[in-house]
This record gives sequence, C-alpha cells and structure tokens, in this order.
Amino acid sequence: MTLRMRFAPSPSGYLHIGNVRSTLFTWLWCKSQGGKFVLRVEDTDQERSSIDSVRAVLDDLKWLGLEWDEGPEVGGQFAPYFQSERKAVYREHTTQLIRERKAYRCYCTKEELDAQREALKAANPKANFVYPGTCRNRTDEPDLPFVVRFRSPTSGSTDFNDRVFGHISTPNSAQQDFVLMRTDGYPLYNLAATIDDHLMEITLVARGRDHIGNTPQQILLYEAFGWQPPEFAHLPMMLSAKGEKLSKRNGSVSVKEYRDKGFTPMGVLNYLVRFGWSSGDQEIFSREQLIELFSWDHVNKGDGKFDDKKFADVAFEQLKQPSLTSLADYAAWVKPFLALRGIENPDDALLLRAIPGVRERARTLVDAAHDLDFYFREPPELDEKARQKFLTPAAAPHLQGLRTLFESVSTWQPEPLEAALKAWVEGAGLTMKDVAQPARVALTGRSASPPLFEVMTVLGKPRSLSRLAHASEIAQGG
RNA sequence: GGCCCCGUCGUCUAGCGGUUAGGACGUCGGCCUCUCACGCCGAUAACACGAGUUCGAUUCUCGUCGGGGUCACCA
Repeated sequence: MTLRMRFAPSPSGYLHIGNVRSTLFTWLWCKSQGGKFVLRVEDTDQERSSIDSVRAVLDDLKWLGLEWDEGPEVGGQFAPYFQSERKAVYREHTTQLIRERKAYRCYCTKEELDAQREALKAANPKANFVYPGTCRNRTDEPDLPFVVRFRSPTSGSTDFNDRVFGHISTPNSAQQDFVLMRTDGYPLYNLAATIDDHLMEITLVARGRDHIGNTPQQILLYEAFGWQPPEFAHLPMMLSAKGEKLSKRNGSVSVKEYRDKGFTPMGVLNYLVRFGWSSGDQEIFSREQLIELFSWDHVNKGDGKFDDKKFADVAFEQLKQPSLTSLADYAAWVKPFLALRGIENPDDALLLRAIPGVRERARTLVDAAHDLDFYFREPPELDEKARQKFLTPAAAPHLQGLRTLFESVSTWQPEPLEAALKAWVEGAGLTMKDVAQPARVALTGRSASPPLFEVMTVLGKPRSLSRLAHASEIAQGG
C-alpha cells in the first residue's frame, strides 16, 4: 500500500507554527517514501472559516516550499478538497449510521445542555459533565431541529498503536455520545475527518498530540463504518516559553510573522524540524538532507518550549552561510525588504558585491536591508548622532586628506587601500582610531558598518571619493 | 475532577545497561579588532524523587511528585 498523508488545516486565521511542524514531518516522510501529500481544507465551521484564511494558508505553505500533490489548485482524483463542498458525502454516511442504529437523532438544544452543564458545575465544581443520553433510545421523530450523535460503546476499550507514542488505550467508558452532525447539517470534525481520510485513502495521519483524545472517537467511527483505520503519529506539543499552549497571546505563532521578520523558509524549517526530532548533534540541514534523514524513530515524546533566541540563531546561521543561502538567493530574498525601505531597483552588481560583508552581521533580512541601505543612497542617510560625534570641524581636514590620498590609489582593492591609509596615518602622527570612524560616517552615514576598505571596494572609487568630499564639507560646517 | 500522555543543563537535544553524561542556543569571562558584527578560546549548568531488576542504572519495571493535553452543535 502506498503512503498517503495529509495536512488538514482549518482556515480560521493564519498558518500556525505548530501545524507547520506537523506538515513538515508529513511532507518529509512523503518525500522520502515516495508517498502522496494531500492538502484538505477543513472549512466546515462556517462562522470561523474565511476565504482569506485559505489564501493565507496556501501562500505560507508555498513560501515554505511544502507543496502538496493533491488538493486546492492542483486538484486530484479525490476532489473536492474543501470539506464545505462535500456535505452530501457526510450526510449520506450519517444517514447510513442512523439506519444501522450506530447513531441517533438528538433533539436536546444547546441551551438545554449548557444549562445542565452549568447546574452540575454549580452543584459540584469538580464534576464531569457528560451527555446523559437523553435521546439515545428515543423512537419518535418530532419535527424539530436535531443533531446526530454517535452511539458510543459503554464498555471495553479503544486501542491504537501510535508511531511516536506506542500503544495507547482509552476505556470506552470515558467516551460519550459525541455529536457527528449539527443542526445546520454540517458535519463535525471527527466525522468529516474520518470519512475523508478513508475516502482519500490516507494511510498515515501525523498531527499534534492535542489530537490524541480525538483518535479513539475516530477509530470508533472507522469501526462503525467497517473501515480499516489509518496509522497515527502524534507529535509532542510545542509550548510557549512559559510552558503553556502556544497562542496569539502567548508568543509568535504564525509563519507570517517570521516571514515578515526576515527569516528564510529553511531558517524556519530548520528550527522546527529539530523541535521533537533529531539526527545526532546536527543542527542545520538542507531540504534534501532532511528528506534523506527524517524518520519516526527519532521523534521525541516530550513536549518542548519555544525559544525565540534559538530560533533567531538558526535563522541567522541559514542566512550567514553561503553554502546554505547562495549569494543569488540572498539577493533575491533581501530585495523585498529593500523595497520596503524605498529601494526599489537596486543595482544588482552593487548588491552582489555588498552582501558578503553584510551577511555575517545581519541576523535577519530586515537587518540586512538596513545594513545594505547606505550603499544605495547618494549621499547616504546620515545618522545624527554619528554626525555630531565624528563629522566635527576637527575631522574635516582628515577627511579632505583621505580624499586626496585615496584619489592617488590606482588599485582599488582592500589591501592597497589599507596600506595607503596606514602609511598616511603614521606620517601624520595619527592612529587608525582617529580617522576610521569619521571615514566610516562619511562613507556609510553610520558609526557601524562592514570594514572600511571593504565598503570602499564595494562602493567603487568615484562614489567613495565623492562621499568623503561631501562629508568633509559637512564636517567643516560643524 | 475523569481520561490520555510526558519528565537529561534555563531552552532545543545526543544517549538506546558500564560515558569525565556530549553538542547547540542563552548567560558570564577572554582573544581578535578601524566600528558593529562574525569567528575563536574558556566557564556556567541536567539525568525530578523513591523503591525494585541487575555485578552495574540516565537507560528496564513500579510508585510518588511535577508538567502538559483533552473532555463543544471548534478543528
């Protein structure tokens, strides 16, 4: 049987970072096993789902490079892949269960049940409310709104073998007659997921551990339909730094945030993949390596806490190493961030020359765009503090002297430039510290930048000289 | 509270009966240096606890404690 896995997001917001990890593991396993990765949109909750969210989720997945073999946009033999378009299928199956007395109509209203729940809580705060089975044996069929409930077994247990957690057994007595279909005819998660996973021939379901409790219910449904359940692989939770469930209020959770911060897809993926999985001590992997190395037996069971510092470091490592992000890719990644600063069409040659010096100090693409900025403005934006501190009247003659000096340098490379400056500095009885900072401010507008001679080499002779001249005039004026 | 799951440095993790318990992030020192970084060197810091099993337990079993998840007409 060929491997088929799925990612089934509910489009009620953005793509959650925890779901990205589940998807990554799913994607990697499919790639390494020659399986099919199916994307199915679980939009059965009309109130929460939106088309914008669908768009956002698809965009983020594509940005991450986690492309699907079947699903929205690409189609497939099990279409449609939007659950909202599959209502007839769920209705049909639900009818079958009712006919076989494996499910029944329940006319209790939400209000009635809420009232019962509250009454019980009031009487005993620790009490466990379960649906009392009011309509379980009802035989009349009044013309009233109803939900469909599953007739759960009351004895025995439901077991399954998890790829990560091993054998998990849940007593059926812990199960209540859960709802399969609402009053409005829309199916609930457990019903829809079970039917679709079966119909779409999913063989392995990977998802967060918060779904472990749903698994017995789904298995019960498979049994009711007489189907073979798929295998399951639950992943440990990604908790916030505080050890609580990751949420909007509790840390950054959307892929978009990291994308906007200037992380690359592989930066994100490398952090996430090591969250719950490992391959010895290796920290950074290429996409190809991950596909080759990933396996379920190195997936941990313990939950983990999210660490922004570590994440940032992994993302930085990815940007810093030319072997991980090529010069051309770096340029392509950083351009949108330059555009955000108003630099729309940077000189490609200049950009390519500038990146090597910037990439080892810019932790994100946002930082990189900031660090690259001065190369593309004539004159560069001048930092006020830097001007006050270094472009002083006393520095003016030095800057003028440097301009004259460098004008005579014919080989515009770091070494000759440095040699020329050192000789000049000594001859003038100065130190590098005296002239380096004014020169830096003159060339970059800032007090921090890549090494001077590298900056000059990247800028080229004409630009360097004119910046020195311009700055010496400013310094003259105080 | 019921049910389920988990437990190695602050964090992510290696370890799969015998190790000075390793790596990375962080933190703290130092080196390098024209600035900021990068880099390099060093330090800090963990097997939750208690019983077993065993010649020997971080590793296997049980208990305790601790943590988390889940108990909707959400997914």
